[in-house]
Amino acid sequence: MARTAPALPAVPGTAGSFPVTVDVVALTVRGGTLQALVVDRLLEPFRGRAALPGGFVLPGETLERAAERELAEETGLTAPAGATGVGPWHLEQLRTYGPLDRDPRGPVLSVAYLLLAPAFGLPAAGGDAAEARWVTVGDGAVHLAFDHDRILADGVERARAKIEYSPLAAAFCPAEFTVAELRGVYEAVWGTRLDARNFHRKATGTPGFLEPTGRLGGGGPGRPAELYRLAPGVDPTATVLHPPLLRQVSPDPGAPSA
Amino acid sequence: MARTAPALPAVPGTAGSFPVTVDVVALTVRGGTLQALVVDRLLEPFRGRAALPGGFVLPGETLERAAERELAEETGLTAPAGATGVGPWHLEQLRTYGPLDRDPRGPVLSVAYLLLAPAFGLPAAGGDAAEARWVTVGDGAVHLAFDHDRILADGVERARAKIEYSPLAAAFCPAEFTVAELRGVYEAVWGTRLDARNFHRKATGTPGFLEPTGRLGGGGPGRPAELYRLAPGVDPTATVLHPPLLRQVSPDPGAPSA
DNA sequence: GCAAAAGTGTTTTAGTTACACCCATGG
DNA sequence: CCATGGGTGTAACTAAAACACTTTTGC
Repeated sequence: MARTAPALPAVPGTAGSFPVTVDVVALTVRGGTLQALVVDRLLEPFRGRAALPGGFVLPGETLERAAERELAEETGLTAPAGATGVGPWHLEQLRTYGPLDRDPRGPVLSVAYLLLAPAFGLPAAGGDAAEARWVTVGDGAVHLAFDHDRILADGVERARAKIEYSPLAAAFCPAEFTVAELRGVYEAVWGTRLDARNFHRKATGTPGFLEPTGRLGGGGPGRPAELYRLAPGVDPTATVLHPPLLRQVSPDPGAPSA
Repeated sequence: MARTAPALPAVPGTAGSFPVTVDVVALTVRGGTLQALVVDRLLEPFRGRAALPGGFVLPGETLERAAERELAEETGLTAPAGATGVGPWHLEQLRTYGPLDRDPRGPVLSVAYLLLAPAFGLPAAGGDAAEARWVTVGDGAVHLAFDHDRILADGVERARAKIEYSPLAAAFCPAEFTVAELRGVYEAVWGTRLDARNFHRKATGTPGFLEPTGRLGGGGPGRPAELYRLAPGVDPTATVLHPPLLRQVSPDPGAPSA
């Protein structure tokens, strides 16, 4: 709803006050590629253009709460029931942009958030946005409103860096997943190909990362894979993988690149 | 000047607008320890308490510009003449805090910045602050106003992480420095002891990090050390050290800890 | 000469890469 | 029984940690 709000330009009321928005870089992995959630704007400015979901922060709410609210309003995405911050839904602050030269209406501050989530069912449009949809990252086809191209690039770069030394790649997976699924996340986010056998050893051998459930999954061809979940009590922000899962550049010319 | 500004509490004017401040975590290395710059507040709230330098963002200025202005006003610290962002002065955005439950006057957003700088001459007080001074990080003696303890901790953690894979440790050194000075920075920031010989090899052998000046420095005892500068054209934010200078924990019981 | 710090060489150890090989399932 | 993917073993390679040793200064 919020994108209707302030009558810009200029500083409303007191000096030192600014309109503040939140924008969300929501990433997921679908079909082997990294995808970002965008909405089509129904209002000026940039009416009809794609943009990151977001909107003005309301009085009395935290920034994180505002990010979740705008995401839910504009795309229908909500945190899964048991999400205690550990599982398949990770929201963290990215950085703050503005207030100058980013909104034609005047100085606006935007606090960007980064969401890593599994490929949920297709989101529903609502609020100030029509047709929320996933777009593939890095194919050059997206040109977003405001400075959202840059915010998206920053979010993607953050995700690429973070899965290297934190267990956050699991945030792209459902609660229980196979090692191959997890490897697919790394390959999609980094745009590289990883050796399945070495990856398996590294991922399962890293303390504080994966915990076997004992059950098997996968109905495809080949031997069924064991199901894992994130190790219990893992704070994905604080835990550090030792040694890190380094990006290994393989001589695969067909691998998708950034 | 700015900390006088808005008549809080409540939302001034339009919904979606908030008073916005910048706060600066300014770190340096002096006497073998990591130190942070704090000021004593002259005004309520938290009058007389130590706090990070900072204040309200003014209309028409960028966040970074506001951070530099408040730093100069309250502490006298300014970027050195030739600082193109490469050398001994690195300012980057840390994260944004608020707007709830952090200022007794009401909801205020604070965008924190992190400054890494060499041990400049002692700063001069001014503006809304009396007696700017350096305090040692991690000795538990500092209890700052607002949520500045947490902001300081976040800044220190960012600095510790960043010098591992970026050339930013050089931001703590003068334009030309010895390998031992650089090692002293790592030891102070990480609170560990590093093997001087292995560190020398790693630092000088890392491509895109150090460049020898050909001249010698240091008048102390022992063999004079070669002077180095940062490799030319280095963007400290973008450059990645490969391999990273990992924190090596040595069994030195006398090493200072965080 | 002696202490102290700079800088180099070498051994040991650990982690990564590449790949051979076996396992378990569907068709 | 064959294709397909899951998972283990292992040798070659590479980087890091530990430390002996030489260099160059001040006193």
